[in-house]
Amino acid sequence: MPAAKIAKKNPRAIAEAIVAELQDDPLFAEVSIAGPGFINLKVTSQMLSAHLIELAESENKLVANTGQGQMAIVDYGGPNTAKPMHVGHLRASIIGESIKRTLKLIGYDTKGDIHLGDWGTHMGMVISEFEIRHPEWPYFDKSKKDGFPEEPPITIQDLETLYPQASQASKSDEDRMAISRAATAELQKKQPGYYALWQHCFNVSVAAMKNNFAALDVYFELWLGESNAQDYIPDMVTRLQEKGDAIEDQGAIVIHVQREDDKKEYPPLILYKRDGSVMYGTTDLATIVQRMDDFSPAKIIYVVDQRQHLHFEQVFRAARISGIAPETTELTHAGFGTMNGEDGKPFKTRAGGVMKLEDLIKMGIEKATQRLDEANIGQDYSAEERADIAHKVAIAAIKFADLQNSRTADYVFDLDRLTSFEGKTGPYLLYQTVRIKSLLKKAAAQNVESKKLSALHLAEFETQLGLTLAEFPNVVELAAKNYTPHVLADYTYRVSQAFSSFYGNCHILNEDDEDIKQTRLYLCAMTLDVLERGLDLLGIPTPERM
RNA sequence: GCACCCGUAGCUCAGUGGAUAGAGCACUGGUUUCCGGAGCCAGGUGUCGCAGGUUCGAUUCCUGCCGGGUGCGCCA
Repeated sequence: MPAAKIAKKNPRAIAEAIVAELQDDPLFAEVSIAGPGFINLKVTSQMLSAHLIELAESENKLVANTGQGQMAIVDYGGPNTAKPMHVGHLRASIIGESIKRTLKLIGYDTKGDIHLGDWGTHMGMVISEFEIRHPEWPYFDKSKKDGFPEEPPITIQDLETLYPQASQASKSDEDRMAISRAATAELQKKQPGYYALWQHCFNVSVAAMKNNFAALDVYFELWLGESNAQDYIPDMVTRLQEKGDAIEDQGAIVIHVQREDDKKEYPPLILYKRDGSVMYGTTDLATIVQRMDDFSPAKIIYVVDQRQHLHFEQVFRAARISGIAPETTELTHAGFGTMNGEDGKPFKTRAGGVMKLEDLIKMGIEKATQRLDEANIGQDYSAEERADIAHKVAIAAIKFADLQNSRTADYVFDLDRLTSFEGKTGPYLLYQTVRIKSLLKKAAAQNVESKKLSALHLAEFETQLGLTLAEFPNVVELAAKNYTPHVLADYTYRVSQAFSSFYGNCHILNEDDEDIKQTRLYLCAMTLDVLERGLDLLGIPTPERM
């Protein structure tokens, strides 16, 4: 049809010419024209059979190596130290994790960087709050330069209750805010006592985060943050000023990023505020300097809330203008939509607060445990295995419910949906993998191991399943190109459905015809492989049984 | 005011110029002496926000309008 447009010919005529060309191609069992010029191709079962065997035996599942070992940095997660992780961190973590895993499969050397918010005003609020409450602590003795206690004076629970109070106090009282700002400035100068206390807050927060992320099966190669980029700032700004890219404007040092042909207004990126302190744009730009120095990445992907899009455009423009990031390094803000409540506003609990990520996971686990009990499953399993299953089911439910939404759109937080186990859900996908594992174990017990085959016997349901399995590399490439995990989520569901349909209609172990039986076993093993790989790209681990 | 995102079935969402616009939930019926019923099969639902335009063809691209959300120099 598009060819007709280019050639300015009747699409039907072009279709006929193409069909004539393909008619005798041995790949196709049937070539026909439909409607205004659609060409329907039906591959032969020999061709499909050969292709499926190739796919099954391919180590990389026929996914093209587009990355060629180049470095891709995925910046995601981005929690702040001293603040509890809430459900809002869910998307940033799991979308980023999936994008990173997908880029790895297409051949990139990937590094996930958590990019902690550990150097901002919120840390000044917390530290000054401690000083107000515990002025006797050694950290607040301005004459003391070293020898601070090694044991943290605080726990994560202390931080979680203290931060909201410190924040509230600062926001509602100008004088209190001035104290927070002053503490922030002192901290950023690495005043010894403050810095030692900051280090404790950092360590305690990071330990708690690691638990949260491990529960979600999210892992970072780099635990860097704003504080790590600070050392790059002074030289960077000096260089930019010498080059004339950064100039003084209204008392601040800024980079203008507006272009002649822009339709809208782009505010300049502020490097130093009037009072001489830095902003997060400064840190983000310095972080690019650091990343270029350390890794010369081909891509830096930021998985951050869509609302920060303008900010990233400013940073990216500044990075190009200054030459900090060469044109060969792709800078992309893969933004995601906000999690809204039923009222269309950013999600809040009924009490008006935020729901902690831990609590959401706990609810999912409770529901999964209850399900195990009700269905009389796993009475004979060990307590450890039951706990592991409940955890995996809960994580699958939560992550899949989120990841199946397209990245950019806002979506409605629905607790029932996030902890639902039926229909288009994570647990449904796990269930399919578990059924296959169980079946393959039975086959092994009956000494009917599936073998390497040279040809498959493909009837209706086998073909349907096989065609779906064959889509794997295309789906991976699409998800990688657009940074859209939801196409993978949708695909794993379609594979599961195709398998379930096949399974419901075809007997396997008690099939008499040996060729058919072997083909079906082969497809089962292949489905399991494709499903588990797809789920792995989504960051969803599967249990052995459930 | 300007810019960006969104508007698709009762609800939650897919749908990157193609055929009769699809899933899940909810609702109804069927399905288990047989490999795991968290399953399978069947049933029907649409002014694709509205109005124009481009195109052989528009849910998709363009323009305008309506409705919702978000962002817009010294917070992150």
